[in-house]
Amino acid sequence: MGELRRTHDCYSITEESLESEVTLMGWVHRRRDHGGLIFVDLRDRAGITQVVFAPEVNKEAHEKAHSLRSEYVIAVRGKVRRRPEGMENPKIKTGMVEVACEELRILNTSKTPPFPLDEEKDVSENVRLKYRYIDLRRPVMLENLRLRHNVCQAMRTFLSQKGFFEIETPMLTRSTPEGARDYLVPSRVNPGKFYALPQSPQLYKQILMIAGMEKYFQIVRCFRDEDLRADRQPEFTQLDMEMSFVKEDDIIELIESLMAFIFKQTLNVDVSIPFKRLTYKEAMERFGTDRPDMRFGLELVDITDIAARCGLKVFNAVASSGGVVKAINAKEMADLSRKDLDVLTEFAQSLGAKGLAWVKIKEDGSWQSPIAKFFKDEEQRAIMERLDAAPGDILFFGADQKATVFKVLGELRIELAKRRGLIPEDRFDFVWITEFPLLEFDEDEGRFKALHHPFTAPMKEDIELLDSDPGSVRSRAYDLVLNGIEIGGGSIRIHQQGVQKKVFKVLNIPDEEAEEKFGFLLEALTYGAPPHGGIAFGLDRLVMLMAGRDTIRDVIAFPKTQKAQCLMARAPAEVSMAQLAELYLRPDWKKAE
RNA sequence: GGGGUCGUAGUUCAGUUGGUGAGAACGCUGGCCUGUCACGCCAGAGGUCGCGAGUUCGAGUCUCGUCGGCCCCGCCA
Repeated sequence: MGELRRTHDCYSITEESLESEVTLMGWVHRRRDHGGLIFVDLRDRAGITQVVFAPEVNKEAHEKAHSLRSEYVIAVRGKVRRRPEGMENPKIKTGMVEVACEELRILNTSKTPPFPLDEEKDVSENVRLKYRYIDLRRPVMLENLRLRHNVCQAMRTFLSQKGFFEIETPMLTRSTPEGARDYLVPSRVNPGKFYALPQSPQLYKQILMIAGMEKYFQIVRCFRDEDLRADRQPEFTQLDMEMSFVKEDDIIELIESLMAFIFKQTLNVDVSIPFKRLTYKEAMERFGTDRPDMRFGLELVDITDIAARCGLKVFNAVASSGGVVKAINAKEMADLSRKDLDVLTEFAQSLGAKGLAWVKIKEDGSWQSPIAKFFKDEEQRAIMERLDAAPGDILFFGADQKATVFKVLGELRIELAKRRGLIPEDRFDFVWITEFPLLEFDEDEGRFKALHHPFTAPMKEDIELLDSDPGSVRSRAYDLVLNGIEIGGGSIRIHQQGVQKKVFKVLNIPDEEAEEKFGFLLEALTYGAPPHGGIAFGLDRLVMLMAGRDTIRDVIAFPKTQKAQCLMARAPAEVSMAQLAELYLRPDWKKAE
């Protein structure tokens, strides 16, 4: 760089800098070589500034500029001047001015990048991930990471101001039963023993409450060795929080202010608080899911009672065997073609439905449907009234066990909304889901498992049901859902050893195992554990939604592929025998047949 | 573990029922060009059609296997 020192970035060169000498450093975004006159769009993290190389300003710099290529790293010293009349570029912020180069230094050359980074053009993700350092230079990716930084910054500002301590918890911890598969780390000094990377700092943050920290948060990496999705990575980041002496509403209100603060600070968006609230039961009944997208209607309506007395045997059978019949009124969608309906039927079947019954409402209010003949006039009227059906509407029916109907109609609801463009893109619709079941029955294992985690407190009024009817016990858990995606979840925790032991018992975790795995928590609960509760947010998902992206990979600097590999660093990788031996690991592994 | 989809030049893609030397755009290289900003004009280079078998007189195209990207189900307290 010689004696050159950077004085400005490529965003701050404006008319205020006219006539002053500046030094810029950055990458050659594009070169337009006119022979006698050369233009270079110089790009840095902040923006783009046009640099002009003219022989009358500096002959040497002009000559050297012929050799510039895309992504060369250069330093440019020169004077800021107004562009000639009519030559302004209104598309960029610095478009009124340019820098006339008096000295050019090539700080580094570059091979031709493997893909263009100037446009929004879609490049396959494997190439982008292999050359992630180039991908991240693209302004859109840079902005995603900038937003992520700003969101973290807002979280820290807000929580510090509210009296929270940011406290780190261990990355090398112990494997716990329940929950996701752990990533294991062998211990060299303890042959045959393994650490686990944390799935969340759950136990540590509860211990911190018992330790009297009162208000804790951490922006922390978590690990789960499960298959990937667009919104799931094996390592992800969460905003983890815990507070003592609180109830549900304390946490909910705090989080609403936090979200409002984050959105205002980073996007200048006003989100309206308080957020809507739905109980788990209501969410399932009306939307078929515990993470409903509230940006559109198409709600599920129960018609089991009418279905029970109609002439359609499939409906009767479902109604009399404990199942449900529900319907969606797709307003003004009766123009769906036979082919559309076939596709939707296949869609429903792929989710476990046996079929997909539909009814088109004709101009005169009569039914056009393969199942019309099984319904008396009175039954048709009753259904139409309940669904608020009018000519031009089409009704879809789901009849099966509850879980299937919820899933099928819940997904159908989203599919219909997508097809018809009913989902407003620019809205942020939050909703709290409360009163989750504490437990759910695992058919495979033949026992109850915790829906959230085994430290979630049951609702007081349901505690005695723990013995008689565990499946109906509601918990003091709450999830925050944004635009149909779960972005956070938490609960009031159990702070009494007796209750915790009882829950372990219902979960069929033997005393010895509870003692072995969670003994330190059970013991800590006996030394003055305050009532406490908390919540954790998926930072990646939140930023993804705020950035309007479809995958969290776009807001993570170095994400992994669906095979859980890093294409750039090529991880995971084989290790030497010596390394394995040092860890007392046998290298003769084989994939189980 | 399962279903779907994709893989052809550096990139994004086209390539018909299997049939002449595998194409386009952008990018790249060289030349010309003093007001461009997706600069323009001229010329040129660039391919293991992901990989491996098979069918066939003949395979980018068909079959099987395999590797990889993406989407989904299962899984994800």
